[in-house]
Formats: sequence, structure tokens, C-alpha cells
Amino acid sequence: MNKYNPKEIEPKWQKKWEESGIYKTPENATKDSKMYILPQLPYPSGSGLHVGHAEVYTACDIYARYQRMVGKDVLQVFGLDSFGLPAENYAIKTNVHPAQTIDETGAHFVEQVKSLGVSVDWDRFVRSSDPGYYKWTQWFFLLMYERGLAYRKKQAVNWCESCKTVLANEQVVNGNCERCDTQVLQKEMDQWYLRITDYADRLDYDLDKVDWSEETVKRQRDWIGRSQGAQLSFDVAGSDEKIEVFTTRPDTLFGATYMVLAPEHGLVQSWKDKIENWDEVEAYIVATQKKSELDRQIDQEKTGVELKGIKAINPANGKEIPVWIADYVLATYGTGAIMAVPAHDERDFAFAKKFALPIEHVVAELVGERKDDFHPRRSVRGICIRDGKVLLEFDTKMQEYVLPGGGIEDGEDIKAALVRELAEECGYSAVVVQENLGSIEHNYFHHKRLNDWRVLESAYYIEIDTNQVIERPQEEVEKVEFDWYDFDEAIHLLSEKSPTFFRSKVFLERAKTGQEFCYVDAGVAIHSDFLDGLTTEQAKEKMIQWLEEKGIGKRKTQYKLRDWSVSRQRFWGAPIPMVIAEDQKSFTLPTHTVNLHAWGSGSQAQYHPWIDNMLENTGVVSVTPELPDTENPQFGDWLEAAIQALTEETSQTVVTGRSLGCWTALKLAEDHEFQKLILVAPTTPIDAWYKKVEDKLNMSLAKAFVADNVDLKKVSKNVGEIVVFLSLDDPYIPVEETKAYFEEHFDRVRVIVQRGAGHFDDEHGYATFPALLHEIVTPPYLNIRSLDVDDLPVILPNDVDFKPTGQSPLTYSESFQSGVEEKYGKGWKREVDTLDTFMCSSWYFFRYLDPHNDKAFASPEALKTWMPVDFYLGGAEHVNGHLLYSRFFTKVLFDAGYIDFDEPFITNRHQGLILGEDNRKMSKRWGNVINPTDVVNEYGADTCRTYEMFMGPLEDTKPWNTGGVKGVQRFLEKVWKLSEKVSNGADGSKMDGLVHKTLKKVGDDTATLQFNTAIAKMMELVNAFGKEDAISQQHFEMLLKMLAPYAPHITEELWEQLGHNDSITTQPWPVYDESKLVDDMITLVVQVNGKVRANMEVSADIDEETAKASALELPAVQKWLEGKEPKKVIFVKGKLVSVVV
RNA sequence: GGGCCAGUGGUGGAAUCGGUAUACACGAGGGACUUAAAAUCCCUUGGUCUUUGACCGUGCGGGUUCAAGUCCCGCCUGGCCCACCA
Repeated sequence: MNKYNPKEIEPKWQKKWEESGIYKTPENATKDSKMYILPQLPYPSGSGLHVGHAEVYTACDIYARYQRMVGKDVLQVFGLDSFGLPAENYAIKTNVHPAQTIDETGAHFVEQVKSLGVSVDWDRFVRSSDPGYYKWTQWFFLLMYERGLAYRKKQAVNWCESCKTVLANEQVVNGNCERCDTQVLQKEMDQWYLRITDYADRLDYDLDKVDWSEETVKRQRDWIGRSQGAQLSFDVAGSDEKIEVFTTRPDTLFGATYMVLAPEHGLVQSWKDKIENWDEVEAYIVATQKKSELDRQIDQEKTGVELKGIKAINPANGKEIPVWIADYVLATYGTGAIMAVPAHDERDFAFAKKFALPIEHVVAELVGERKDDFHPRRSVRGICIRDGKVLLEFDTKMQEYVLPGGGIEDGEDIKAALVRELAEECGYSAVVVQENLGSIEHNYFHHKRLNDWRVLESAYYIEIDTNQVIERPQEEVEKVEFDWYDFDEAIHLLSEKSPTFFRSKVFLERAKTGQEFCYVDAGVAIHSDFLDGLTTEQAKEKMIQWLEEKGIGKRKTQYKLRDWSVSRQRFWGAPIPMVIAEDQKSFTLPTHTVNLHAWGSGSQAQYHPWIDNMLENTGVVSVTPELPDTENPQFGDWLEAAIQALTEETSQTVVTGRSLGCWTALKLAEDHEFQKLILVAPTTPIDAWYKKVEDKLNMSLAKAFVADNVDLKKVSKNVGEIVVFLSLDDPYIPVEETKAYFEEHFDRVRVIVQRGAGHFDDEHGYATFPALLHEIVTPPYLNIRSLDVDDLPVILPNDVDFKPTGQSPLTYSESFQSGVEEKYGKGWKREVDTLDTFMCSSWYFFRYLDPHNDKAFASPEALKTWMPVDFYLGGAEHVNGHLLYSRFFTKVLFDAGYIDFDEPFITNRHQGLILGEDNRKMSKRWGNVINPTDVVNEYGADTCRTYEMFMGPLEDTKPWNTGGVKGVQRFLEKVWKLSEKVSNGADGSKMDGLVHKTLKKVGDDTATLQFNTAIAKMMELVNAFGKEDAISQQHFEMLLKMLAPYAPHITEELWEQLGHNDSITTQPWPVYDESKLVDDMITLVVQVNGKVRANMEVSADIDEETAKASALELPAVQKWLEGKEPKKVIFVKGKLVSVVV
């Protein structure tokens, strides 16, 4: 027999596979049989494939091959993320066009991947830089724009001077550019944004639906950063202005003793004339701008300047409080301003200390009350009973509490007074406060009735007698045992033994009547008027109610997540499919909105009261007129009522309509200029509508009302923009036809199709309708137009100078703008920025389903069959970028009715980092880089694949070891040599057990991605076979089949040598025989006092009595018994006998 | 500063429910084959000692248990992530 020569057999089989097309995606896959396996989209860098890539593709391939063998219809795919900076930077250096660079590096990359022997359907290969692909990237942008999710805005952005481009927050690492490490500057620029923040709540909640690692879910949740609280406004003294703040602690409003604005806050500039110390303020603002993000992070010392001449009024107590600017308040979070509560916020406290601002305590933190999520052991810890009295143990971890005022500097007496005051204030008979400042910890204790106050410096117990408080050292304390985890039982036990112990809630009542001591761990409001005595949670609620009643503020959920900036001043990306005319007029926030209700509805029904309410404090006057005779509407009457609701000047007015009200709205626009027309589920005089409502409405009335009585051309001229909301399940409005009607008659129209909104009524949850509110307050851009889908793709031109100028290279392309003015009018130009490459990778998993489709990004049938992705393997570094964006795209498609699922990846895993042999990160700098293609050339792809999986758990970081590669090579050589011993007549009964056990283990482990242990088990089997003279063919074939996903070439070759002429990769996964897993004889371990002293070979079904008896007879056991009678003998079936002496 | 995860031989790593700690592989030592080397095969390989046995061993200190790498408490060390998010 020949030597094992991977160089010969691997190309042979790769060629055969390609020719026979056995890895083409099955045509007749169904929802149940399909298995979509997705390796992360790579960027084809010049340095080619690295071991981390190989790890991903191999792992996916093993999984794919396994799934195929267990009968799944597998879709395994590959593509390239071929837009992006490296190719462009290379172009700047060498003047080689990025397209050419990518062709070369991409082709090389693909060759390298193919040499690993992956079972990918190469017909579905895609590259994000091909026009056939980026046409749909552009289409996604238009979809976002149409739905009001893409907008253009001037904003300070992260700017890398070296790359001459804008960076997203996640591309900024420690204040530097993630690619070139240059310091990132802030620069004001017009940028395109995607409104991912509209989806923040769903991106958070829906994480419950996916099978991702806990860590990943948590990181994504943190990034989204949901927090609940209130938004409220502070009046500025002597002015109409208000300062809006967001807080998660509305309950501490009484303790807000000053306010802080971010230096960039808009109000600061507007107060220029009022601020007495403007020079100082301006100097601080300039200094802040110069400060990099990095400086701001490292230097946590608080700085700031008071705005002299400006005072705010605390709405809770009417006190005038100072207003400061400081860079610890971020312009980009919340409202860019805060109410500072120094007593209960670390940062505010540090600031107040530094600038000697007043500190007022409004929460007493007491030891105690059970929260549902608290760990009883931690809090109950330290309660003991001695002589029937309850003792409290003070432990460092009992609770963490910063003593208000940081009294440590002020001397003991003040602390004593403070704790006493706290006790006094809340009416408890005893109070315990833990102060934890720096490394010094004290417990302050005060007992009211006994007027006893003390400081405890370490773990002590306190005994409360009728007449005295006694400190007890630990030694004197008798501990009472109970199950720490059964809190209720513990409480019961304790209160039974001591009448002075009460469970927190009971206590709250009794404490006030003079009972012994309290045991509460919630904060309680003090010095807060109507909040006094309420716990923090209760006080939050009450304060929000109060704010809402008074019209000062409202409940608000705030997210850390920011809108996604997607434009790049770069060449090598997908052009943004928009045209811009800078000199067109634009709108600002509207002054008025007039809302027209539906047939049979009224101004107090559906979302109307909500809209009026929401707009109340925004500066937009919202009017919802009652339209006459709503059950029997007459067109003329409604029109007249609507006209009555208009102001004289209407060009800053937005008109909204719902259902029949929309037709009146359109009629209004015939003779009035409006900023925007928003039509919710509009009725239109089309056959499809008549037909759909025939049985539901009075048709003569409907036809008389909605007739061809509006001059749509005039409307088009008068209205800045028309936005139409439709729902797929609307019982009255036909979606397709209505959409077509508007798109045909109006130029500037956006149709937003929703799912599940019905007729946008209460029943479907549309009593509140954030998207509508959004549209009202977002002015139309007359200087921007979106392209038609038919005009896509906008092709990237070739006549481009790559040299960075800070302007997009496309600015200087003549061909790029040719024909644009002819088509859109004078002054219109194509947007010259390109899209962030993250947009390309946010939807690529859809394209693989139907990569050659030029009518849609993928066909509905393909989407239905194959999505969502069953298994996705990619780097952990993309958790807060790519993975989040992909989920966002998927949810938008879902809402628009393109797909019927809203999470793209069911199972997601991350491969671990592979280090160099020296345990350092692989890097040219260390000279420790392993090139997988070198490994393939020297040892073969099968060895490379199997070794990478054998190194350790897929998700762990692990170092490369060349010796280990050789070990795997030896293993495969042993398999090769085993084939010489294979004979048809060999008796395999002896090996049956081992073979079937291995089969079970390998099958289980492969299915759960524990490839390293699966390989180890196969090695054991091969070593055992090595000791045999002959191997039955059946056994050998089983081995080959289970090894096939890991080492497809060698197994294919040996399979052929056994005389088969089909491919091993299409064989079914061998089934193990349950009966062969159980041995007849087993080894029982015998322990004496927990130590292993003997073994015995016994029959597997030995009964307890026999086992115990024979164990005791063993000489080794006798020896340890030393003639004594065993106290206890324990038998664990199939495992051991344990003797206790 | 906050959060999460991990710590097992010389090395990478195994170890269902708590049930023989160190599977598998690397490395090392010894042997066989060979003129020699490579390759291959065989044996040994956690430590200590009074070595035909025993004791100690999964970062450290406690605890629960007949039995702990595994569960509980406290600490130490390392890694990753987040980092003024009101």
C-alpha cells in the first residue's frame, strides 16, 4: 500500500467534489430539513488567510458535514467583505485601483479557503463590492429612508485626521482610531444616520429569543444601555427658558442642589449676553474641545465653571440653584444636562466637594428590607441568637453605602449627629449605616429609645436588650443553624426564638411604635415633603406621577445606544443613492399640526389625545378638530371644519389624517401650503378600496366622500412631503394598490408599510404611535431626494483621485455626476459620500439565499425556506457592531413585511483567539505568525483542520503548537495504515463495545461543537485498533464515517480504496447500538473513609447487597477496617462502594 | 473604578448528577530497529518518602458531604469587556 500522501489525494478530491457538485445546496430543502451554517464574512486582506480564519471555516465545515450526514439539507456559503479602507489606503500609496487589489487578494483568499477542503456551495459566492451586490445595499438604504429611519444631520463626529474619515464610536479605541491609532478629533459635519435608536427596546428585549452566549447577550445589553427614569424641566429664573434633564432617580429631586450642562449644550451659547463670567466660560468650552476623549476618560478629576448670572429653579421646592458647565456631563447622552444630587450620586458628590456646593440628603439608607432579587445569605448573614436575643453581625459586605456628606473629614461628632438624625427622620428605633470611603470602613449605629450611638470598626455583634445595647465579640455568640437559602424559614426560626426580631415589613410598622430595631435595606426618602417615608422605588413612582400632573416632566426610557452614522468620506464603498441640492429651502420644526380623525371616530378616540398630549410641551400647537356628523360624514362639512382649524399662515403646518380624514387632508392641501402631509391608512378613490370595503361601509356615502375631487398636482406642489402609513393587516385599506396610487401621483412621497397595525387603531395597540409623532416633528428635507429603486445601482466610477483631501474622492469624479442634472433638475448632485462597510455586512446572510436575483435582495421563497441562520460563527469583536446592526436590519425588514421572523441568527458562537507558539498574539512584530496555507502545504489540509480543532475548546483562547500538529499527522497516518489490517472476515466482536462507545461520544460531541474531545476519543479507538491483528471492515467504515467531517480527504480516499464508488460525505451518520454501550463486567471502586483502597471486577448488574458484601470481604478493605464494624456502607450503581468506619 | 470569566502535570487540555483527578496530544527520559540519523514501534513520565507500600496533590484559607476540580463562604492571581451613560 502507498504511503499517506495528502499532497496527492487532497487536490484529487477537491477537484472531484467541485466537478460532481456534491456540495451544491439541495433544491428541495424545507423549513424542517434545512440547516443554514454561516461563517463570518471576512475581509480579504493582503496578508491572506490566517489561522483564526481557518478555525472558523473548519469548524463550520465540520458542523456542516456532520449535519449533512445526519440528514439535513445544508446551506454552507462563503463570500468576501470586499469594500473598505485597506484596499483604498493601498490605492493611495500605490495608485493601484482598489477593485484590482481586491480581485487579486480576494482570489488568493478564496484559493486558500478552498485548499482547506470546505464543503461550500461556491455558486453562491458573493463580494460586497460587486454592483450586483451593492445595488441591494443601496436598496436597504432607500428602505430605511422611506421609513423615516435614515436622516441627514450636522453633528460633531469622530474624525481621524490620518484616515481622513469619520469613525463610528465602536471604531474609536481609547480615543484613537482603531486602524491607524491616530488620535480622534471632534468635527462638525453633515452625516447620514440610521435611526437604530428607534429599535433600541426591541433589540434589548428580543435578546431573550436567541441562543447566544450569556456574555454576548450581556455585552449587547450594556451597549444598548436601557435605563428608566424621567425627563423633566427646570425653569431658568427670570426667563421663559427651561433646562431639560433626564434622571433615573426622580425620587431625589428634592436633593438637586445645582445643575450641570455639557459645555457643548446649545443653551450656553444663547446665554452669552447674560453670563457674567463669559470669558471664563468660553475658555472652559474651548479647553474641553481640545481635550480628547482619552483625556476625558483618564483624567477623572472634576472640572467645571459656574454660569454666573444664570439660576435654575428646582421645581420640587422652588429653590434657586446654580447652573454649571462641566465636561463630566456628556452632550450626547440624555439631554446633555443633569440635575445634580450630590448626596446620592458619586460624581455629583465629587464635584460638589470640589466646588463647595451644597449637599442635601434626601434618602436614608438603612439596613434592610428584602428585595426580590437579593441574596438572603448576604443580608441575613450575621443575625444570631444568644440567650433568646437577636444579634446583628456587621460585616463589610453587609451593605455598601456612602455616608452622605463624607463626614470622615468632619469629625466623629458630626457623624454621630448624622446617624441620629437619620434615625430621627424616619421614625425608626434603630439605624445602622455603613460608611465606606476609600479603604476605611465604619458602621454607625444609633438606637433611638436608648439614645445609644456608636462606631463599630470591624465585625461585631450587637445585642439589643430592653435597657442597653451591648457589643459582643464573635466568640461569645452562639450561632443558630438554618438553611440560609430558605429566607422565610430563617425568619420564622429567628422570630420564634426572639420576639425582638421582625421581618422587615412587619418591622416597618412596629418600629414606629417603639419596637426594638429595624432591619431594612431599602433607601427611604427624607427631607422630601410628599415623598417622606416612601422607599426609593415608591418615591420614584410618586415623583413621576407628580411631575406628570404638574406638566413638568414625564416618564422616560433612555438608551446609551446612539444613532448609527453610516456615511464615509471615502471612495471604496457603496455610493449613497441620494441626490442633494444644497440651495433648496428647508424646513424647521413645524409650528402647528392639524389632525383629522376617521369616519365614526372623534378627537378623543384612537391616538388623537395622545398626539395632542405628546406635542404639548414641544412648541408645536396640536389641534384635533371634531369633524361633524362622524357617523354620516359629508365631504363639504368635514372640509369646512378642517379649514376652521387652520391658522392663517400654514406653510409651517403639518396635517395628519387617519383613514377617511386623509381625503379631507388632501383636499385641504389643494389650496394651502403645508410643510408635510401625514396620511395614516388613507382612503383613496380606487377600485381596490371600494372592493375591500363593500360589505363593511355604506358605499354610497363612501363613494360620495372619497371621489376624484382633488387636484393631486396642486397638492403635490403645495406640500413639502407626503408620508403614508399602511398596515399589511388593515381590514379596510388595500396595501399594494394604495401604495401604487401615491407613488404614481406624488413625487415626494414615502410609503411606510407596517405589520400588525390593523387600521392604526387602539385595538392593535396604536393608541400611541411613536412613528407618527416622529414624522410630525421631523421636517422634510427639500434639499434631498432619494433615487428610485429602478435607478440602482449607483455605480462607483473609475475616474477618481484617491488622494485624501478630507472631501470624499467622489467629489472630483466627473462621470459620477453626469446625467444627474438632466434627470433631477439644475443644482442637483449625487451624494458623494459612501456607505459604511458595516451596512454591506448587515444583510449579506440574506444574499446567499438567492445571490443572482436582480429583482430583490432575495426571493420570498428562499427567505422562507432558509432563514433564520441556524449556526453563525464569528468573532466576539463584532458583538456591538455587526451583530447589532444585522439584528436591526432584520427587524426593519420584518416590520416592512418582507420576512416573518425578526431575529437573524438563532445560534451564535465566537471562535477563540489563536496565539503564537510563544503565547503572544500572532504578529509580524513577534515573528510568531503561523500561515495556515503553509501548514496545509507541509502536513495537508486534513491535519491542519483536525489539529486546529484538537487544540482546545472552540471558544477558548489557545496557543499554537507545532508538535501538536505532528501528533495529529501521526494520528492520520495511523488511520491510513489501519486500512492494511482491514478484512471482511475479521471478527470484530471484541472491539464492538469500544467502537459503539466512540461513535456515541463523537456524535454527541460533534453536535455540540466539542470537537477536541471527539478527536481525542477517535485517537483512543485508533490506538486500540493498532494493537489488533485484524479489523472488521464494518468497524473501519464506522471510523471513517465519524472522522469524515474532520478529515474529509483521507476518509474519502480510504472509502474509495475499500471499493465504494460513492462519496463518504454523502453517507448517513452511523448509528450506535445502545446495547453495545453497556459492558458485562465493570470495575467497581471500593473506598474506605473516602479513599480508594481497592477495585473489583463484577458483573454490571450486580445488586447492592452482593456488592457491599463482596467489597467488605476484600483483603484490602479488611486491612483498613482493622477489625471494626463499618458504620455505613454506600453503594452507587455502576460506580463504587464506599465504606465508612 | 465597575462587571464577567478563568486558575488542573514541564505544555495544550480531559473529567455527565459531587463518585478511581490528570483521558487525548505535545515535550522529556529509556529501549528496539539502523553503520548512523530521521521515521517508526515499545516502556516510563504529578510530587515526596523509609519505594513490593504509604502520604500529599486541581491558585490559597475555611465549610458542607461517606465522597469536592465540581457545591457554599472568604481571599489571591490572571484574562476579557465596559469605563464620568446622570
